[in-house]
Amino acid sequence: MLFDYTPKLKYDIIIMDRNKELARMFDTLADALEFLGENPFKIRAYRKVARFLESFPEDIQKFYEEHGIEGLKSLPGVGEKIALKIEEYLKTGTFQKYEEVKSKVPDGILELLQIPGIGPKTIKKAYDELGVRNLEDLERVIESGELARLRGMGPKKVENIKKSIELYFKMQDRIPLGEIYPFVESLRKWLAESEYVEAIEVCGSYRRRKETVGDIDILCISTHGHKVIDKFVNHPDVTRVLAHGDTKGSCIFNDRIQVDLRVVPRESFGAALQYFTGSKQHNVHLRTIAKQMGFKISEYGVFKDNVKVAGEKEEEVYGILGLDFIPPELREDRGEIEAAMEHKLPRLIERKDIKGDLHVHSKYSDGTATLEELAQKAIEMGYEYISVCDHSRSVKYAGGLTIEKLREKNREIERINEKYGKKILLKGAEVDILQDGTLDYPDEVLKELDFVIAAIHIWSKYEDVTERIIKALRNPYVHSIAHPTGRLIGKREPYNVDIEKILHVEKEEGKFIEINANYERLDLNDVWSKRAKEIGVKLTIGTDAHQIGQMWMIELGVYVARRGWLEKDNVLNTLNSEEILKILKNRR
DNA sequence: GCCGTTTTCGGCCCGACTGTTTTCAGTCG
Repeated sequence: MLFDYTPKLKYDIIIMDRNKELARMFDTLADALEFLGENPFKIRAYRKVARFLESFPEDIQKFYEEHGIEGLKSLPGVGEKIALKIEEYLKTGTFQKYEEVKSKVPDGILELLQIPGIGPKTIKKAYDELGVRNLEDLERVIESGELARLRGMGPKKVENIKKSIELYFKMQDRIPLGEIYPFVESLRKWLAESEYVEAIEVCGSYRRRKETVGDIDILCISTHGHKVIDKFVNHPDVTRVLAHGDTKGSCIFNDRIQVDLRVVPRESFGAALQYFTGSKQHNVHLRTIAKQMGFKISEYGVFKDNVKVAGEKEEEVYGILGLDFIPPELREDRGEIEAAMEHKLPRLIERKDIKGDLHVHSKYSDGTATLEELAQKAIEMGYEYISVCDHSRSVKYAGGLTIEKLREKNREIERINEKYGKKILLKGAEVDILQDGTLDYPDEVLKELDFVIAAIHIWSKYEDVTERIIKALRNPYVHSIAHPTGRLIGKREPYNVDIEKILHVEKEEGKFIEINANYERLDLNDVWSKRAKEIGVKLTIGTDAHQIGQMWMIELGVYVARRGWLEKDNVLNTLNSEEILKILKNRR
């Protein structure tokens, strides 16, 4: 096994977020209409607004209260009809069209539509001709052979549908980027060993550094496509081959992750790279613009009057349309195309800009590394400093430090810094925000620290923690807030917290907010990070590493920052040791 | 259902692979 996989039970999550719930309703509406055979462009319009809502950082309810129905109509992809539907939802909790269409399609059918490999046409046929209304029915007609006898069906198709169903239950969730990273890098190397591969690049959401990936797209240059694809489908971890052609192969690895490999000639590599990196929304937008300008973009190049005018380099694809090169992390159709047109893209922060890790645990609390080991790791990684933020005294389960223990640790930090002749370790703490919003150490103790990051670790399910966090931010000794929403990707929803409100208090108090770079957290996420930048709040990036071996995840934090349009100046720990210490001191 | 530097109507990205076909439909990304 290249990575561990524990099957997860399907469960319904409580959706507190109106934007997400509304997005889900539009998606369901689109699914249902697809089944009913409605105009595909109308369906696309619903999906488009669903994608928009998912990444819209403002609460749609508040937006509506402030800007009214005209405001809604100004949003991309929202016209008269959809604006009315949103308004109706905000007032009543649902909208008529949704209820009406949903009532025409059995819930079991809606679930079947989620299974990749079985589309609306097939499901409709099975429904009309065999009365299939849910998964159970479908499995029954597969076994009885009835499905295979339908026109257009056959034994192979049915076999594939059967396998798709099996796989659907194994591949429920997207995989966190940080979890799949080592696997993808090893696969990339393994493929690159082939004498027929001239160049190779991983594309898709992986290249865009999205927080989770659904599948992996790999692109390579070769003049012997079938040889490369042959090698690929014969990888020892392949458990199912979905496609095996001359330019495209598609496999499931370890019954868990789909990997698609495409082979293109050198002269098309840039265009293919652009195309397979996506996102879908970005590409549709880009192609629409190209078309208006008289170009046609495909994965083979950019064409004008059937003459190829660009394609070998990705930069050319954007360049020929008059756009600046758009870094993959920005390609979500969140305004990057317009910005590239006006030459106003941000100059994104890079990994090398990071001068230190601001959130690392040591053996003093629940980490495994000694302070000496952390200091050495800092040097190995080229850092100027690491802020050692162990837990505070109330967090008993994580070995929270008593005041005496904290002071003992501070003395050891001083000894180590003296030995290295510089402040390589900062005296830090991840201080708990208690139930009443006060902090877990008194001010006179916090005063002795270089960097204080406050965090919530204990909360009750329906509690709104916003005021607790705001109270903590008002404390003059707090610098930043750790993992501000508390979400764990795919495992735990955020706690009930109003980040927009918190960001405004942050701005007022001149405080910072964390991008926690742990692969399960990535918290703040990209969308909120972008919002922080807009409001004018700087961010701190920390790995929350509990072992030395987790400190590489700072990369993941940088990816979130890049996806959030952040520049070097938006992140505190791009400053050198002297600058950062001065600022941390002055913020009190 | 949205949208406008061709447009308030008529477009809406484009191609590979598979399985069933004998010229194409379905699905995916």
